[in-house]
Amino acid sequence: MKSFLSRFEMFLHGKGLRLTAQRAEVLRCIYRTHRHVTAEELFEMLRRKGDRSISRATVYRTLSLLEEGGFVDALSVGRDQGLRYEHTLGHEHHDHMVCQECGKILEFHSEAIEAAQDAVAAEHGFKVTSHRLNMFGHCADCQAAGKVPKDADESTDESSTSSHEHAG
Amino acid sequence: MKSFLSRFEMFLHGKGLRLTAQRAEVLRCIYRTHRHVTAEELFEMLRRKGDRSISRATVYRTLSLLEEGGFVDALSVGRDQGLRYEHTLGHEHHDHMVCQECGKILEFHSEAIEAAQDAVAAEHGFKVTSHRLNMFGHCADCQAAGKVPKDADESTDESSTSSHEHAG
DNA sequence: GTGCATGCAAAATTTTTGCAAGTTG
DNA sequence: CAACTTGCAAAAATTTTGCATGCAC
Repeated sequence: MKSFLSRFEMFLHGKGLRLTAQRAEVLRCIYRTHRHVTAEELFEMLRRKGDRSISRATVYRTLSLLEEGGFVDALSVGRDQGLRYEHTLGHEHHDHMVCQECGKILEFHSEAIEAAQDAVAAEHGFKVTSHRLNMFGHCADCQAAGKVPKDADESTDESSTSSHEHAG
Repeated sequence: MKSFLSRFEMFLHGKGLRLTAQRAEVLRCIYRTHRHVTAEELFEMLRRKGDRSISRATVYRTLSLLEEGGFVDALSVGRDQGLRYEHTLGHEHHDHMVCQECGKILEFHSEAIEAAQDAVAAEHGFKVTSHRLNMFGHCADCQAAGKVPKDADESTDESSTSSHEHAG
């Protein structure tokens, strides 16, 4: 399969743009990490490697291109700082479990969920082009470390029905 | 069922805070619209109604409270301006299908999806406290109205220059 | 009264842009 | 050489905070 770099290069060429050293570096950097990074974090990662000077402006500009080409997704949930970016290729369809204790993000893929989604969409005559599923909670590690109240404390609400809290 | 306002009031009381006219206004305003609004948009909506002076700061502060209480979700996708907020429509669980043509939001609930989610989470030892599922695409009406290209562009080939929406 | 809430404006953050200089084909 | 690019710094946009005043209990 084509490398991400050459895909990016083709995308750029299609727009009459060039694959420069800086752009390549940004792409490599974001494809190397599996975290969801902010532009600022990315900028610092690039700075630390330091062999090449890169400016914030270039990071932002490249991120825009990458997003436009579908190489990264920009997404921010809750009151974080800024947008967080994640690469998309090689990770075609995945969803997220976000640990509210340590911030860790587990990516997963479930055919069962996909199938169920398609079924519901079909029921409503809805044609799905993309979707985003994020589950928030506590990862196994944080539960083991006892950072999480046992089961009972979870419902801080008045009339808790059996099911858990949800974000729509 | 309890009104959103009284729920919010209870939430505030639990924290030793008060339900003020401004806070109520922000809540009403965001529950009245079905769009995903930014803080700035909300501020302007409130300003336009104008019967009550409200400051940006109060909008932001109230939004934080609402989010903390689970009355709204903050989420930003792609290169928008800032976070967008949406009401959660009570605490009943539902997910969203968002039509990219007309902006309509269909709410739905699927036990099959819930079950599949719980199963995956359990597999990973992850304890879910909340989740959010948004499916983007085209609603039945817009398809019928022919606003949507027939082509189901599923292939992710590098040579394609089509602007294909991507979501993690 | 006491303490929470508000508005304002200033400050802090995050992102975009203008421009001169550097690169690439 | 004629674009396209970059870095820098200034500008713009977004969000938070300090503080004096105003309100609710």
